[in-house]
Amino acid sequence: MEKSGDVKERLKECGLKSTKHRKAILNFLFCSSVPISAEQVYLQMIEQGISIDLSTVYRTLETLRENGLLIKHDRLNDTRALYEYDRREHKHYLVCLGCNKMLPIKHCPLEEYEKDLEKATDFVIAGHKLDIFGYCAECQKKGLQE
Amino acid sequence: MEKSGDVKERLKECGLKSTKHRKAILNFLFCSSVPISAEQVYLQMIEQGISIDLSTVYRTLETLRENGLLIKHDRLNDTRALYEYDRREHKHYLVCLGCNKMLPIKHCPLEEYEKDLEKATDFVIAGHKLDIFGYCAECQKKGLQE
DNA sequence: AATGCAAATGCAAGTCATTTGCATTATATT
DNA sequence: AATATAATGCAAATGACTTGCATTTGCATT
Repeated sequence: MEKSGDVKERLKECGLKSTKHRKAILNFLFCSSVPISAEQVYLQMIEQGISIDLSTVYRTLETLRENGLLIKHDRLNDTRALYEYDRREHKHYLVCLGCNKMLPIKHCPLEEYEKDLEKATDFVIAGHKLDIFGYCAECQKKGLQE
Repeated sequence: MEKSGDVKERLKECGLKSTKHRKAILNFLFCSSVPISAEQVYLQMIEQGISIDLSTVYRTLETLRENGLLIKHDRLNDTRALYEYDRREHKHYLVCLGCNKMLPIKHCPLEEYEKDLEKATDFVIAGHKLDIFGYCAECQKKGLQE
């Protein structure tokens, strides 16, 4: 696992001041394998005994995103955005319709397709977003899959 | 093009009262080949000389969606949702990053992939959503593709 | 270690798309 | 036409997020 020293280093590389809030938030997201909401980040900070305002959480997440340290997911069926440490990998997500949890998938079945599509349309293609919906094992147990 | 009589019929099939607002909104969306925002629907009604409240537009769109007559798209990079007449076709979208316009694409490159994925994970897969981002011809002209 | 200044933070108030409570009106059935 | 039920308008509420501004903090410099 990345040491908090590395988190500090990444902040410095971006010309960002290395504050306890930023270090704690970036480190928390680094350690999570799934995307997290602003409120969950906020609650985690409180849990860790770090006093912080929710607006600071939002500002910090946005700053980190602007600097390419995080990916922001604007979700469907859920009005809240989720944030994830950017490991610089192209990936897609399995999204649970029961609890909105997102599970990254590394394989991308669309690389060729995208090129074909660009040839067939007048769009300049910049990228794509694929979410696959379903119900995770937990929500299946809870009977939420109707 | 579908006659307004058919729109009325579709409302009746759903057990919905066939009001002038619903007929006008459903008909407008039926005639559009691209998804439309609530506000655009509202403005169009005013344009047509139909007096309606914005909240009624939202309620109507939601009712029509609940009854399977419309598809709602919760967009990314834009906080507004877009609505589209549901022609019961599985499709994907080319989404313009300049003006947020959505262009439907009928071909789906993912049918096989989805089955494979279900075998490989503990998710029950219900469907997927693929958006392909880029810049439409118009926005390319405007130089918005940076 | 003390200083100074830009950047970061807390707090309260503001946005913006969308939703809701309730009184009124329209639709479809009797 | 009368009635029951659903739809609508209006105003206020919601919820996620953003912003203005006064205060505090990180950190380069003295």
